[in-house]
Amino acid sequence: MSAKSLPELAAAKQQGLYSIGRAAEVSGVTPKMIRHYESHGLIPKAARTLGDYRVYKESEVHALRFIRRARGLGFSMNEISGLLSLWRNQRRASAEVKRLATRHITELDAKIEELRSMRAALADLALNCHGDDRPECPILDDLSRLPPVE
Amino acid sequence: MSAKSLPELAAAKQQGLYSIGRAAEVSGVTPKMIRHYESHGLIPKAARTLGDYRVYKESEVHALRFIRRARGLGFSMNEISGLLSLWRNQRRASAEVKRLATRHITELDAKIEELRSMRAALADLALNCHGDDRPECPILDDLSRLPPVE
DNA sequence: CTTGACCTTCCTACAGTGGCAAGGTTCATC
DNA sequence: GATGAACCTTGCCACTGTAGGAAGGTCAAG
Repeated sequence: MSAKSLPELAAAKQQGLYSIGRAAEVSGVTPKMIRHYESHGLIPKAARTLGDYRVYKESEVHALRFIRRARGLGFSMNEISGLLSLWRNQRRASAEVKRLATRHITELDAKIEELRSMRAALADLALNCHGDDRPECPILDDLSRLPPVE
Repeated sequence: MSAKSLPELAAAKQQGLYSIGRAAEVSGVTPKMIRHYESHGLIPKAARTLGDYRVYKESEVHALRFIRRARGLGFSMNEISGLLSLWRNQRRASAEVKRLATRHITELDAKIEELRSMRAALADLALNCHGDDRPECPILDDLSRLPPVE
């Protein structure tokens, strides 16, 4: 739209506000992902300068850090939505948070188990594979075997 | 295109050929995924009837089963591409197969470790959460904590 | 006023899987 | 030979999460 040449961001900086780049730096969430989270409603739409640049308050940067940490624990964006609203709700019951966390732990356990059984099956096959220049290979044999009669 | 009313699929069936639906049934790969794999070059383009229906030979169904089993072991489409060409190559060296498998095992181990450390961190937090109707919650406290000085 | 860093939006891609829609084909049955 | 059910076709959208690039606008400083 219409351009504007006021030193807005500089002024913003004076007031403790962040551009998307600086918010990214201090939160550890890339500008790319910040926009992504915004477009998916995980965080509210950021305020804009007249030049249409996003500006963030300290509290919003704080939320970004929260998201980053939650992602580090493997929470999905949906789960993080829930965590964020509990976080912002001073009247939450910690039981709700715990329920979300416990459910996530169960999911993690399921994934771990799945990967472990894959790993075990494959390690077993690899163990029996000569791994030389001959073509015979129990790994390929297994992959091409007919599934057991179910 | 131009229509055709010959009982082609019926004739094909007599010859041991499969429509995509029947190939899906016996291979355990959905029609959707069969088309997906074809469009991504994992399997060659299927032959077509005059009515433009895909037809599969027994050997192609066999390859689909191979893919399904490989996916069950967590191989990516790319890795499966490699496995398939080794499978089809009678002069392969089993060492190559083993290398692919070993690399995949390493990847699985890394993922398992990642999930396990998430799980451990979260379980720890959950342990200290009262899980009652009060708002205090060490889980949220941890998520909103500033990262340790790096 | 120019320059370079930074910002904007929009599109692409990856890996997989699933769903729906609008339309064509096959084939058995009236 | 028309009808209808079952199946097929392509194409687009959704989900989850991350990343890259292009084309262009903005800002601050020299």
